[in-house]
Amino acid sequence: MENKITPAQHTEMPDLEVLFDLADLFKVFGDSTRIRIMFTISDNEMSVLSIAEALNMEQSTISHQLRVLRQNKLVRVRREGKQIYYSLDDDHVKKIIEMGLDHVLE
Amino acid sequence: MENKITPAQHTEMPDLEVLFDLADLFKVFGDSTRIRIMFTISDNEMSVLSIAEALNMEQSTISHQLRVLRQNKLVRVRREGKQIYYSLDDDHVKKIIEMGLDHVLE
DNA sequence: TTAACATATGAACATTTATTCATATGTTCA
DNA sequence: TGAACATATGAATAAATGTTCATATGTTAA
Repeated sequence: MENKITPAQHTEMPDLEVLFDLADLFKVFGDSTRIRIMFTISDNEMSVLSIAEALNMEQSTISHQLRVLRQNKLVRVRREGKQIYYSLDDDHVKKIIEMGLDHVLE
Repeated sequence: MENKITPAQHTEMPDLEVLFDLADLFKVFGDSTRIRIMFTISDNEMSVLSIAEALNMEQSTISHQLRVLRQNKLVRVRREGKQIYYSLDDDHVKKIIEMGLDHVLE
């Protein structure tokens, strides 16, 4: 179904700084723990401990990785009492993952 | 234009193995040298030396990174005489980069 | 075959990064 | 206030990764 004839598309090379940011963004997706976290919270928001239990990993590990996701604006945070709930920031994130999945699954 | 109402979409968590592959794929995009290489050859195929010159980096560095791209099936290779020409493997690759760019550029 | 050139590769090194442990911070409830 | 719980964080360690240097492999043309 592909093979639409695409006009020779001149891809402008973005500024170096943007390229570094881009690489940094993909770096965040380039860790299986973070990927698993993102899948885990893709349907419903979840508390840190729930995520840790779901993945059978240490709370500390999850917390460290959630920080990375937070710093890169890939997750949303909401506090409710003692717990802190994390969810994916937007559908953008899902789409990036889907694109990658497409490629991995041939 | 977004904000189409999306049905609560049950995102199945893929097998662990797939998740590792997915992380590995993104890992490849998570290096600025490789990103720059991909942009450099996104319009036209280029020889290893040309790429190295374009990026002002060592031939060895580029060759090592091209190997990573090759192993992950992100580039196509064509030999012509002494030179070896690299190009992006498919539009898939471009799309993944574009998705990332969208997020980086807000 | 040899010289000149293009690319690939192994080893070494420096840097980055993920995880763990221990503990700090923050919240609730008695 | 203090105890119990949830989360965050700093330091330490081990593992992974990118670049460089030196050199090997492969190709062409004389």
